[in-house]
Amino acid sequence: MARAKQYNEQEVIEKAMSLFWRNGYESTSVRMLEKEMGINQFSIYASFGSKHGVFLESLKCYKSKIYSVFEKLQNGTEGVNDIKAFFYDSVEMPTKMGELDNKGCLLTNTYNEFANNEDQLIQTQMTEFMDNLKAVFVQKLAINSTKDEATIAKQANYLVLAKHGLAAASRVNNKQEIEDYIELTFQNI
Amino acid sequence: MARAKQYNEQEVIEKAMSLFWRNGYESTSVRMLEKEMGINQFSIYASFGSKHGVFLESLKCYKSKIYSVFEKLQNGTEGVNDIKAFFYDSVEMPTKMGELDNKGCLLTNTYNEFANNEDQLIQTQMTEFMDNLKAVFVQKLAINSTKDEATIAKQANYLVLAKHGLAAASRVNNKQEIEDYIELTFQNI
DNA sequence: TAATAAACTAAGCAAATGCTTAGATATATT
DNA sequence: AATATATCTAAGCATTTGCTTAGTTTATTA
Repeated sequence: MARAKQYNEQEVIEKAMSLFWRNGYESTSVRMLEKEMGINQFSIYASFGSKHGVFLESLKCYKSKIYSVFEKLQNGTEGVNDIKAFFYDSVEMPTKMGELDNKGCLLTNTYNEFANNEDQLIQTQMTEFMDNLKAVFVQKLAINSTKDEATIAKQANYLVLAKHGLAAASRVNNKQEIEDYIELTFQNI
Repeated sequence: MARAKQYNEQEVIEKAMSLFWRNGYESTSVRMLEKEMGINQFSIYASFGSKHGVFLESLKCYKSKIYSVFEKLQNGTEGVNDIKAFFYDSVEMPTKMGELDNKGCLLTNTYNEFANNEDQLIQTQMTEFMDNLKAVFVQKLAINSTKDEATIAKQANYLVLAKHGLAAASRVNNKQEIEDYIELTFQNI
């Protein structure tokens, strides 16, 4: 056989993810990826095919990183309180992941950056993610309540948008504003 | 003297604004601006100095377009209900302005696109806008209530983030989801 | 130890970016 | 009508973009 790769694909993708999270897709150049991932362009293209390919793997990587937060949400037994905890967990994710310079949620940032884009792969991933979230919210809202279906649907819509807005706002707002927001969001649910 | 300009600066800036609103700052190239504004690059640079200059003028133009909505908010006498109406007005702005392909708010989009950017001019404009909004909300919340200052501050924080989130979400969500969101947002006030 | 084949380096490609400039065109004054 | 001067056209600039490729290095197998 021949020479072995001198880098670990999982490791370099984590670095790429961090960079995409900081800058978004378009503002991250392949030259920047080279430096951050610590490997040559040749290796990037050999392993991931294209910049787009690196991004897709970065999204996968991000999803796996935040999986524990979703698991906690799904396994919770406290209904609405699980959702509220999920909101707090989401805001604290970057810090807990050691991504101190990063804010917001990579998926939501991507959703916004690609909002007017016809990239089908990204669009599908994002819509799936949102629909999935709404389904979990519906399920949680149904747990400890006598609410009718219509009310639950409305509240789930509300919470998905609130979560989306929170992720957007958490990039620019301070802790107090964020906390006020979450607390009032759940006041009447 | 000499030859007169064959275009009206206000008119071409409106076209630029529409394009920036559709695509954001970075994704809009000077070549695209040429086509949309209907004038040559030379004229663009002669009138506005740089792409950045065109953008700044576009933001000004946008602000003047939405001025009436703010005026209505400020002149209202219904307190919280004025804010709620303002939320609905904001979402309907693109349609009412004839910008059928545009969604969200150009200012909020810009705020998000430049969130990690060190562009001081843009940053200042955006922070000013947000602070201003919060001040108006505080004033409206104080009108017909016995709430203490702390509660009003919390609610104003909540509403500013909610407005920010709404602008972000309105780019991707449907009318029903938006309406549910606004209605439930104000149940918490 | 020599052949093989994958991984590497680094230079280079075309296209797109923001911006400039040389020269042609048109118009208000003399 | 002639001159002056601002506006316009269109070609071109350096830089950056995503991606490729020719040629070198390195490790594994025979």
